[in-house]
Amino acid sequence: MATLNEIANILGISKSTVSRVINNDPNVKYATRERVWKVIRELNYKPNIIARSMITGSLPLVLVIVGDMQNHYFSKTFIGIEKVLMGTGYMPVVYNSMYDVAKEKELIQMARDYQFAGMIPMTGVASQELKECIQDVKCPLVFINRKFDDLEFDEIGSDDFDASYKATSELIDNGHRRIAYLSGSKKSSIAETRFRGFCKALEDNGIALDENLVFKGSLDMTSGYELAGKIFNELGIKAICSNNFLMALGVLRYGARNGRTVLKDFEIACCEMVPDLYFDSGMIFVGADLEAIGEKAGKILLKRIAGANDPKHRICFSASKVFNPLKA
Amino acid sequence: MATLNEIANILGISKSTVSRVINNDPNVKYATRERVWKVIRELNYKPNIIARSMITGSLPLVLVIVGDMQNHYFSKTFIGIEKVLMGTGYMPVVYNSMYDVAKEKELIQMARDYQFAGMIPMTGVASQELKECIQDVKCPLVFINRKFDDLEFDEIGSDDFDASYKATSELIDNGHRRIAYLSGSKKSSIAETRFRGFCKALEDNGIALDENLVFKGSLDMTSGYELAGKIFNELGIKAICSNNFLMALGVLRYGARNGRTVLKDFEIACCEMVPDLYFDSGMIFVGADLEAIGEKAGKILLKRIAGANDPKHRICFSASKVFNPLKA
DNA sequence: GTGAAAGCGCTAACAA
DNA sequence: TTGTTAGCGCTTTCAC
Repeated sequence: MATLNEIANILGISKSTVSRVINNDPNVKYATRERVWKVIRELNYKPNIIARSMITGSLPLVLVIVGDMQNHYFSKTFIGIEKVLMGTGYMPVVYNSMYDVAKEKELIQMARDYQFAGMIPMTGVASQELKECIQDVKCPLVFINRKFDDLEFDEIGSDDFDASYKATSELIDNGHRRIAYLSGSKKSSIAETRFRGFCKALEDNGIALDENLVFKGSLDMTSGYELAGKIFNELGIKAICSNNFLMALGVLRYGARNGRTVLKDFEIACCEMVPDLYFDSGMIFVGADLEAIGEKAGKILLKRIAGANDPKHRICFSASKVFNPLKA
Repeated sequence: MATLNEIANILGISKSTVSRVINNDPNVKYATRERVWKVIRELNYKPNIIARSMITGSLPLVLVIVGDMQNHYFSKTFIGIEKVLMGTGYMPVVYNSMYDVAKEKELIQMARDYQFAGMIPMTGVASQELKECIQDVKCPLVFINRKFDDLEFDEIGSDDFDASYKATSELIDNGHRRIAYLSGSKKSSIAETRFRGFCKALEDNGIALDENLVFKGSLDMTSGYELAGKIFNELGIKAICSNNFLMALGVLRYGARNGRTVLKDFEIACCEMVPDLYFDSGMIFVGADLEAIGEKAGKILLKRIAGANDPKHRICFSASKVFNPLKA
């Protein structure tokens, strides 16, 4: 591997000049620059990133912590981040925390030790705990879907109220007025917000909320599966709005295994984006453009790394994607 | 951030000694070592990874190229890799190539420029092309499911014959003798091998191969969906073995949307592992332990990084995981 | 068992 | 516009 020094020696100039050329310093005579680039190309010289990082004090790497890459929510968002970073010289480094708080903390420490240039945590760590553990991380941080009370960090998120409002509206549009709702825990602010969106959509369409049609699930597939049996068989309901994807999938599976045909015998809507594999599953879904969220986060991070010091952002993406199989 | 020098100065010793302690060099007096560790702990000193890398000539990072992290095949395997690397000081860096050959090549170049310690490509680049592009990569490489003619690299893969043989056997066990087969292109060696496993299972069970029940699909969901309609309606077949997951999913979806109940009206088997979300979908599936494959690849890579020079490995994992909902 | 010194490849003052 | 110089924080001979 050629080094700066070698290039300099070949040309009989100092390595500072070569360094300047590489870093696009305008204070180099055009002719010199040309000569330098020529040799650089000939030798296929590549700057040693490690040596450079030693001086700048950070590696051009960005840590992205996700819960689980198998979850499309994370993988989609990551694609947006990747897209923005690609070609800038910064490389995203993804990590699956598997929703393990201890591991997330460990990862953050690791990124600090490796002197990463920035971090985008989409972690499950509680805000307070997270704050403690990032206290001595000095690289820029952009959070995705993690809200802090104060605006100490850049935060990108999605509009949960909008999503459930739209999901419910689609069911109503399709002609339903008796709609069951599969909610999450009241403790989750996201679940809470989504439920409010559901209620508002009913209200705006002159439908009274029937408390008997609201079911508290545990967010997983099993929960959706079990509730579906109850809802279909005991109540004869034909439209369900689910707080999240996994419960909606449970409903779909119940149908598939019990002779209930989706779109014919029942309809199911979901208040978040679904994996690509489910675009044509018969499910109604609504959600923010995850890739766009990732791109936004990446862009803000890059600006911060470049030294931007403007007030922190708190950006909320509306549920711009709406898929209704009956309208498609 | 404390540095080696600071520690040395505090203790009135040379930084060489401190360095030795950190690197577990036995040639340091016990008492000295104790003193050094004490200060290190007190100051919460962490060696500067970048500075160290400058000397060793490589960053303790491992590039993992996957087609698409949304595909469980990759994400599962990655979890195995991650598990092995975690705690060794090496960090995996994942990249989605989105099956784009140009991007894969770019990534490999990038990893070289960043002086990664190792690489695990699970790429789609054709063997020959790949060889050209890794010619000046000098870090160790372990390939997953990519076979070269000669044994120039370590290769970890899975046993496709075994998988389709077992998948077919499960359908037969469940009482089926008329089984349709959804194959991939004859050009794919994987698809070819899987088809042979299917034939052998029939043969071993005294069932003659009916060429009319073999359908060439294009590996995607749409393909499975369309073929399912034909197979169910025109031929009255109740058992299908699919070369891969996506086509099997298409079959499942056809059933869900057309009033055909899986396990009751038909059965579908798939010759590879399915995402966790499909464990209880009613599908029979069979495949290698992807996490184990990842772990193996990680372990071999670590040995190579450590300097191991034994002959290259070519390891094939059998389809150890078999899930048959009727037996579960 | 320990220290002194050189140097990895680069950037960034400061001079010229 | 260019060169000189001094490091960045660490490892690694080679002495002692």
